[in-house]
Amino acid sequence: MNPELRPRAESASKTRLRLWLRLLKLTGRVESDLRRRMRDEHDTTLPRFDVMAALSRHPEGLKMSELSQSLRVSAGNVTGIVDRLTADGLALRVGVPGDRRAQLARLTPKGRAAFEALAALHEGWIDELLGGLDADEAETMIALLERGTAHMEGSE
Amino acid sequence: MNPELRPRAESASKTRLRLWLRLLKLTGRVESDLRRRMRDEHDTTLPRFDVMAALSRHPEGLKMSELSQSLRVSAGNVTGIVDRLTADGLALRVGVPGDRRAQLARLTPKGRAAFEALAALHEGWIDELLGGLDADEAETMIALLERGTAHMEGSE
DNA sequence: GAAAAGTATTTCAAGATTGAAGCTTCAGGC
DNA sequence: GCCTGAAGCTTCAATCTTGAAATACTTTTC
Repeated sequence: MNPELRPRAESASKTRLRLWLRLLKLTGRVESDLRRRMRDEHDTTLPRFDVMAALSRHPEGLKMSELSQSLRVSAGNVTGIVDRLTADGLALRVGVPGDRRAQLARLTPKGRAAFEALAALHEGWIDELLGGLDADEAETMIALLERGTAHMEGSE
Repeated sequence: MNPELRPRAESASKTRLRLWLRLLKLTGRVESDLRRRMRDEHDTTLPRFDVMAALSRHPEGLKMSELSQSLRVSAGNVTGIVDRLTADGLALRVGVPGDRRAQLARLTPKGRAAFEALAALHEGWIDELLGGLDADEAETMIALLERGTAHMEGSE
């Protein structure tokens, strides 16, 4: 444990940079595989899926601003994605009583059905793509990721 | 080890899905922070930085196709990014003797200087953002990420 | 050597993404 | 009531991203 007994080949900062590059490598591969399957097999995209997933957790609907915060993307971006989902009959906007500025985005029954079918497949794809890690390894990694994320939130 | 002795609270597939969501959460936060700093403090973007980093490792230049494979982005995408770097005087294209189809993208001295300055800052930002993990934790995670990535490459 | 097949790059249309600017509406102070 | 500031959303220009089609060149085949 004493650093003098185990001289460092690299600084902590270099190790963290290496960690960052590995994180990018894995998430990039998983994401591009997911994108490809969504597009080729289901004619949709990852951002659309993300929006639908958020709406799916709130059957009563989510304000555009809540959607934007929850997904951590800009408000203008949400407008466009919901526009396209609406054009395809998967989502709709409903007014908020008492606040004529706001809109709730909500899944249509068609949107809900489409999402639920895709979500089941999605879970299977992730299971396959991350299949190199067993449940214990996954739990270890989740714990480390939470430590990492907590640190960022603390300094936000 | 026998599942009957340690009943699972959730399936391996749910655990992996949870892992995936945590991975997205951490990398998303780090990325958006990096993007913001690149834009606000240095008037550039992450994709430009990535291209410059690849070119920086190959002072003699990289073919557009090599750049595309190395960064795992489409060829059309690389064209646009190199176009913009070139317009800013940070990169240039040189012909490949013996193959008039191909082009080498290469950093200009100005581009190299800009990249090196930014790379040093980048390492510091990563060190700060991932500071919630110490060197041992980072190494543990790197090992797990490599297992995960190796599994995907095996099935590619 | 001419035709065919393959390779390197660019162009294009569509979508995703951002931040800034603009519009409408709401909430408080007066 | 009216003004001011804030909030919610959309619009806009710029960049990033993809895959498909177009273009130009090279290599292989016969």
